[in-house]
Amino acid sequence: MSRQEQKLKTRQKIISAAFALLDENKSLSAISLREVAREAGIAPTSFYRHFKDIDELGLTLVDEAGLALRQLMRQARLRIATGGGVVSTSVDTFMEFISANSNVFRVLLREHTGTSAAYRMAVIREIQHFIDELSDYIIEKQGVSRHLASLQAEAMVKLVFSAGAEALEVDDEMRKKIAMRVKSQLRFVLLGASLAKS
Amino acid sequence: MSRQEQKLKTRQKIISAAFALLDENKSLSAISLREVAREAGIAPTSFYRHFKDIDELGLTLVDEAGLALRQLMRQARLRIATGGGVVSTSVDTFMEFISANSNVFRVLLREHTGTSAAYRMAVIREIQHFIDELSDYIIEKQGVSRHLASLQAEAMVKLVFSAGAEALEVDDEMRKKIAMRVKSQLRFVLLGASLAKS
DNA sequence: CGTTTCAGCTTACAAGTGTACGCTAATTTA
DNA sequence: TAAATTAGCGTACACTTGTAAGCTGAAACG
Repeated sequence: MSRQEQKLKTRQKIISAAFALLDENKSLSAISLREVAREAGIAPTSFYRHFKDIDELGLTLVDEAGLALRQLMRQARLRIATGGGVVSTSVDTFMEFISANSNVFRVLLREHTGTSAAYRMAVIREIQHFIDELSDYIIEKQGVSRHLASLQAEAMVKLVFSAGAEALEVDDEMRKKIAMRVKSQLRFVLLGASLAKS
Repeated sequence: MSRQEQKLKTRQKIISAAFALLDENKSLSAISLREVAREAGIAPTSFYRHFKDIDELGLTLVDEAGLALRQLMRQARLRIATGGGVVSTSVDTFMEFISANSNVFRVLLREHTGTSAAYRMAVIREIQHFIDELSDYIIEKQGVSRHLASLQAEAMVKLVFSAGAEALEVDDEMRKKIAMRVKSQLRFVLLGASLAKS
């Protein structure tokens, strides 16, 4: 194995180790360099060969989480194209993502209100991407102004994220109920916005 | 000063010290017993005369924050009674609270998605109180079913809390814009729900 | 081949942590 | 007044933390 390959592999081990540690009781700021190193099976000081800081690792994780989220959206659009309501399909896709990638979503959720301004900004950027793409979609479908579309999109994303946060805490059965509730709420927003337009 | 009075006073000093430490870069879980003791001007070990744990102190802080929030609601209702739109008055009251008591709101926000399950539960309880009281209000005003009212109330509270989170990060001018946006979004929910009713 | 580069290691240290233990001084109680 | 209680303190210990310094062995390069 080439040197570069090996280094990349170790880097990935570090990232995986960090995600693994980020269960429901750990945040990026609470994670320690030594913990990550231990989990990754390397010496504490070797960490520095890959990241300047533990913060640099944290930002990397947020980026990866954001990326996963954007990929999710693409998937949701595909599913909408093959039939099924927009709201229902989107929420179901989102909930499946949360079930399959709890820790990835958890990172975004936690650091969104976390103690590091840098992380908070990074998450806000990712969420804004989310909102922007949904805005574009709404403009295309409804033909409304960008202003009205972004109001709707923002409200919807916030509601979905809140629901996601709830879903993280409960079992599968409750998740279905949460999904139903948020679908209703999203429809309120859509209906209300269409009424406000005229 | 009696012994009991003195003890109560010290306890208050600890609580105040904790709130003071909880600025934008500290969470309950990140706060250390020794830090709190230092800030409160007592010996680290004296802390145990008042709280079993640092966690017990944390729960106390969440309770106090929840209490402040409920008092806020009463104030909002008073202001509505004296005229002004329900939505507008409520949001304005909320935003004023955030400006005046940043750290109190920050605790709720942070610990809502924090690393301690106990704190998360405590915050969820407080928010649920908030939702329940708003539901009652909506039922009274609109005469709708409890189900529909609670869907609306939940959506509205989530939107307001999200807006509050944003507001914490920005200056006064931006806060006004955020307030306007969330008012529009709340009206979407109200309109949409009234449409869904029929 | 010899030389350079560098990922990963070991060792080391200063700083911070929670908390056990026992003391002191002052209030409360009998 | 004498005895009991207790808020607060000082000392101490075992841990964990980040990271500096320097070494090793193997890959990359000329």
